[in-house]
Amino acid sequence: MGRSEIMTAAIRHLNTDPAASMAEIAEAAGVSRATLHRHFSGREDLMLALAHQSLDRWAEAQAGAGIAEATASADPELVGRALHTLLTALIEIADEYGFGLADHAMAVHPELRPRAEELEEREVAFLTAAQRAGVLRADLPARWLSSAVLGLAVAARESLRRGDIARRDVPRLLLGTFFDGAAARDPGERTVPDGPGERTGNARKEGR
Amino acid sequence: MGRSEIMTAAIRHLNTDPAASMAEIAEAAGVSRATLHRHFSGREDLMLALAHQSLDRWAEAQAGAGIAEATASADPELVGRALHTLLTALIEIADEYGFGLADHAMAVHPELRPRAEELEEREVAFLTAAQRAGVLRADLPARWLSSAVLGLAVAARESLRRGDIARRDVPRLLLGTFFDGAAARDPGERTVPDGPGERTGNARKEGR
DNA sequence: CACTAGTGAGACATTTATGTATCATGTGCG
DNA sequence: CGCACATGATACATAAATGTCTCACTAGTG
Repeated sequence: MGRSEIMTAAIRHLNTDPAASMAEIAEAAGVSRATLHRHFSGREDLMLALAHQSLDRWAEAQAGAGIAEATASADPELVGRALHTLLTALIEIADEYGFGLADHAMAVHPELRPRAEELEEREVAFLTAAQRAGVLRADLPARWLSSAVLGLAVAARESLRRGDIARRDVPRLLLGTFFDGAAARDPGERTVPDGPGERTGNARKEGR
Repeated sequence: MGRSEIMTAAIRHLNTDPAASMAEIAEAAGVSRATLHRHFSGREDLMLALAHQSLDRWAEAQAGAGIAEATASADPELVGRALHTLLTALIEIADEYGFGLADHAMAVHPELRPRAEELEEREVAFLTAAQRAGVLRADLPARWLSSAVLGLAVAARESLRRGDIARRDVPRLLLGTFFDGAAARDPGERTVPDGPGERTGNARKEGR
């Protein structure tokens, strides 16, 4: 039982009870409270480690989607593919680390702010590039689009936990809503395919 | 200083620090901790009162938008107007009571569940009617659309608090994103007007 | 004035989570 | 075997929030 396994178990348990105590987390991880404290000096330390892990995942998602290259290029095709890949990866990250989104203390933590802001800036820059490339609407602030994606991811997470939607439908629902909106219109206009979604499926694998 | 004023102050303060203690809330409300306890038997009691108030507001928003009549009718025009009015009102409610959305304990409280579920059912029924009327896409579950709206409202709240967007732009951004999505396309297709939005402005007043 | 209701201030006990220290066990390795 | 190391169990001290109670003060009312 190393740090890594404990963190995995902690994530698992915190997703069912975001306010779980250290004792509960230790029990969920199958270790004693003492051992938990040997790996993490305190609750804040554990939360910080989890937060950093989520930021790692976020950074990986950005890199895996190739947003740096896509941002530099103006190729709509490249940007579009990167965008789909990124969003699909973000869905999973939000689902896994979503419990932290509610934690106000973490959002303001001085050790996390700079990292989170840098990742966000990269994302905003990428979204701005997507607007320039004609992939995304240019009449909405890129920063708002970034928040909107996160909001939809949180909504998807909630829906999943409540059993309202199937896990395999999430990418289609979220991407479909984000790109095309909820208003009815000519079906030929859809940006995201309604079908099984080969691209989405691949993006999921690539995101890892 | 009655219950009402204390609750208002509590909302105000909880929106800056969702984890505020009873002592802090009392101070923010300008009353002593003893007085706070005279009005609310405990933290749970206060939270419950606030939650009920938010559900009241939600119910009023539904009624004010006339979703019952709109659901019954199949008139796209009527449904469309009700939808805009409802969403605009929900934005404000989410902004004001958003601190509670993060509170897991409240979301599961046995006293609130039935009320929240009933309101949600009404909303889902209305959204389903909107799909039948051809106002909303029919290929996305109404329940998902309901969650998506909430997710976007939370995103808007966050953006507001971070100063990323202006308060007066929120309805346009949120409705624009929800209805039309973020993908670039022929500008003539937009469902939500880009202009100052007379309807939105009126809806705000009506929602109160 | 006398009375009452509401309030502020403070003391107190309780609960809960947390952080720390100690000791015994047990396992792997030299 | 003997040793180092990680762990579990346990006890202890601390901190913070909470709920309860008492007492004195004040404003308004009769």
